[in-house]
Amino acid sequence: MSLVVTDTLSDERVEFTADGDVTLYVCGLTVSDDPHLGHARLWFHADVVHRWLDHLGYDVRHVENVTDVNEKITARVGERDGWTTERDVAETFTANTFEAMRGLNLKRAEVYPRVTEHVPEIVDLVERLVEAGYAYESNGSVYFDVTAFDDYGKLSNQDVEELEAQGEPDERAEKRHPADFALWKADGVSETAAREHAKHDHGDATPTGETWDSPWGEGRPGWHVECSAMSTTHLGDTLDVHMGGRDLVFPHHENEIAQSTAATGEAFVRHWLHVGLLAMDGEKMSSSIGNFWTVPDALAELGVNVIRTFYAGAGYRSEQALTEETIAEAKERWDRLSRSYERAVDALDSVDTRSKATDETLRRAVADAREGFEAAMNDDFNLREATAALLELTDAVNRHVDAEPPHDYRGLHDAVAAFEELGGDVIGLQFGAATDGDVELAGELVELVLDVREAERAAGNYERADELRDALDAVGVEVEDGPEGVEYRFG
RNA sequence: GCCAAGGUGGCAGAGUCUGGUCAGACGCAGCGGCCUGCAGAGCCGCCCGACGCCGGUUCAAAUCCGGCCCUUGGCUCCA
Repeated sequence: MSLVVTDTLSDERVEFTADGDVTLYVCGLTVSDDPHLGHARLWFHADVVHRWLDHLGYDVRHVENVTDVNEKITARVGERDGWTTERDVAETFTANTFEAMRGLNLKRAEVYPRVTEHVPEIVDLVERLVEAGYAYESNGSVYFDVTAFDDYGKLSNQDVEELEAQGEPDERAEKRHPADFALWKADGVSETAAREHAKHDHGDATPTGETWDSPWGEGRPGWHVECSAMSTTHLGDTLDVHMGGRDLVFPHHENEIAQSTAATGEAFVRHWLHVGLLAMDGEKMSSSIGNFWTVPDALAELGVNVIRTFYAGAGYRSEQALTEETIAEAKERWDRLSRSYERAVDALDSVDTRSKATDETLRRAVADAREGFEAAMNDDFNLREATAALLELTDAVNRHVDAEPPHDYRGLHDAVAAFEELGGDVIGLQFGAATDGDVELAGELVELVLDVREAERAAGNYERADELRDALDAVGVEVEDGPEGVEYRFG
């Protein structure tokens, strides 16, 4: 069975093709603020694409850019102590972003290229475009001539003649066609732009940002060239997969196609994959709207597993709704998976390995889960169906564990392996949380409390026993009375 | 205004390319039962006639065609 993906350019479901190596480029983010769950949704889906291609045996070369040159970054200079240059601000948020990514259990990309480290490559690309007749210099700035590139508008189905003017008034005056876009901007950040994005008053010291020397004088890279320059530098002229948010289709990705194709003469991207937006109460989550939930806050409140289960609840292409209800659902789904996993592991520990017991229903369920998972993932990364396959396995596992021993050693073993390989390696869920010293100590303390509670229960003093259970629950310890005694888990 | 993605049960979410096997699966919420001192978890069962609207094509339409309405996104930085 082969992988089928939906390509934005052709707007068709196509069979995924690549040789042994796959190049994956993801439009990362502008490091002008802390990352939120909307950004993380893209990261998650890119991560799962990476993991699934790994699973299929490809060697994935994954590059994710970091835009550290931007007027929004410049506008924050001076906002805090230590933020005296554009680079200072960018460094703070780059570090925060990497930390958030680690917290989300994302596989590392091979390279996280930064604009500040690729200005020579950018200048070189712009020069090639000028020489080839696709770009022109005007007042020290350089613009891409959209009329020179026949396929301009093909990705987003735009008609060049219909396009409205892009850019500020003074920029528009320098352009031949309103849809032309900047490859290189003369001088630093303009005062108007800096003011527009500023959240605080700079007084007279309006920051202008860093500038670099170029054949056209001092200036800054345009907004779209960086991705063309950096992706080509690290992954070559043609990318197998290019991912990004749906809001980047136009103009960002449209412009990337124009720049790269015009410069190299090669097809730029084989498969365009666009991730739908995350809607918070019906509206796009966005820094500028202010309805965002930062990744660190969400990690603290929900934990990585609930967040990843949440993302796995919808396909990458659809818009996904973030509400109290959908978060609660994700929590329940994760609890169900992890509880069943833990029960299988516990049962496995206590099973008599000499036992020849087999449970065909369980074994059949494991095989079905693997088959269903594979089919769902190969169907354009249908994560909700894939997760459903695992949730169906929980049913068979729970029934088996609930039943009288002897248990099926191999059946349980295979079930645990399925959870770990599919839910763990592919979806990135972390089953069986690591036990460190603190957790062990906490466990011992919980057991002390439970001993007291058992004594109260034995004495028929249920009121007091329930108080203890409620108290444990209040600090995040779930207590469950089962046929084999009391069990607890950290919720 | 132009471009795009959508509108399927209380929520969430497949199916639309390739018309019939379709109105799915998983889950959440809700209801009942088993189990339990109670609760939770787990298991079993139930509910949920939902394909935006109006036409058309067809033996047959969620699926194709036309028109309309609505939502979200893009056209300025945006994952």
